[in-house]
Amino acid sequence: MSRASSHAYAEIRSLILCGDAPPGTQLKEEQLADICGVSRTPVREALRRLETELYVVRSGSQRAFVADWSHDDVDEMFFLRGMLEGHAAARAAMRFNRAGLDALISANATIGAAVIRERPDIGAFLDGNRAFHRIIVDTADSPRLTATLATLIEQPVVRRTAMHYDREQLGQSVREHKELVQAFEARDASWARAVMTAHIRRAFHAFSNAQPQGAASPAK
Amino acid sequence: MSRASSHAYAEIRSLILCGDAPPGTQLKEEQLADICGVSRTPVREALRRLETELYVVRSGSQRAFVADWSHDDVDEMFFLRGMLEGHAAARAAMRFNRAGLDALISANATIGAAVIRERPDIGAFLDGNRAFHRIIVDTADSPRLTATLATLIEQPVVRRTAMHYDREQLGQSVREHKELVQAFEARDASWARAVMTAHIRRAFHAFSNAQPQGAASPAK
DNA sequence: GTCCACGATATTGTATACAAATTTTCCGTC
DNA sequence: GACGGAAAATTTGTATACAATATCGTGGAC
Repeated sequence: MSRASSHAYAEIRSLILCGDAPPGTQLKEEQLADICGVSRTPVREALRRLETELYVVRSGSQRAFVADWSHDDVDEMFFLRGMLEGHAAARAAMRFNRAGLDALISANATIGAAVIRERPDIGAFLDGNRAFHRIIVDTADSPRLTATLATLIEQPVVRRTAMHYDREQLGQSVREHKELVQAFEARDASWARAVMTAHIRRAFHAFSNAQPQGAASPAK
Repeated sequence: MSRASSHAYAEIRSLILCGDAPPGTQLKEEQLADICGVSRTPVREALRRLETELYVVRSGSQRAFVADWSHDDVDEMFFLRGMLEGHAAARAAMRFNRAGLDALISANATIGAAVIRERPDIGAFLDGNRAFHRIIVDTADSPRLTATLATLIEQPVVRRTAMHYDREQLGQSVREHKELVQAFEARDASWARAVMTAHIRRAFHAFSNAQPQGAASPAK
């Protein structure tokens, strides 16, 4: 994506992620153009993309709003992600080479370092986690799967989930990643699938427990 | 989507589907604008949408080309569709009411009528089939699932698959649909999932057998 | 003859002006 | 005061002009 367009995308996405634009907020093209310092054209492209990624929903008359997520929506999203990423893990298990496995181990080491600190570095955890999962999906070597998962991962909700992780849950993530690596090294597709599915499902319940009610959103 | 924009979308998609723009063809914005009788702006929106739906791929320098599908790509696409639509069937089984079931039965009757004729009406078969599957996905009542499946179904390949169906395979589709209805009436989620998965997998092999080699595309 | 550099051409990206549509406001009627 | 409807304001849709970038072709140096 080109400069102005991707900048607008990042800017608007950040507005949604950090809660400056809570669910239900109307996103007006001109106003966003002002904020991003670009014209409406790239803003429109960014909104379309955010729409396919379900950050943004449209009214009947094509007005854009920050999407809201019910608890059931989040449940379903995690379920789909578990199913698809489980499948990615199964495919990857049959395709990993040593270099890929080492990259995986290294990414998990980074995550471990971010987690072990007195005050865990959530940002670093998220970056490392994203890298770890990305290696697996790339290794699965299926463009359709990659494209499909791209619309599910890195949602606002995913990000917020990690915010609610306590030290124990962060450590559990690292341990599950280690088991995934074991499954890959054993080239055991069904083991890899099961661990990955459980890994993502656990993340859902971590989110679910931290979030008191049907309030999946960062509304305030 | 607005008038010019959706018209451009339909027009370009049709170029790809009917084979006028075979895989690998470069899609130039201005040229498409001429063909569609609109300006480049709505053409650009249409291209972005076709890109997320994998009809179109982009080069490193953002030039747009008609996507090519290897046999493995098609396999993977059918697999994902089977997994997701199987899940949709399982959810739908727990949610169907009498009206929905009747709509399903009626849609399948339409398909049956299109198939039983001396010269089967493939267009009517496709329309009825789309309606049938749509009812199920809608009944599953999961916006994420609907959005995800939307990028997989109704691909060029899906359409071409039906062209290769012989009378026996068309009849088999109708019978499988009937079994699906039975599973729904029994509210048996796992039965519904299994039948749906098999139904879509069989479609893949029908395509696979008809298409001699790795030539998944309508290239000429 | 091959390679590189440079200019010409083609293509995409962005800004802006205006058109179309929707929402809001305000006023008159009942 | 409630309702309907028309004018005003807001917002999105489209066309067009121009800018930025990539591709292609040509010519010169070696």
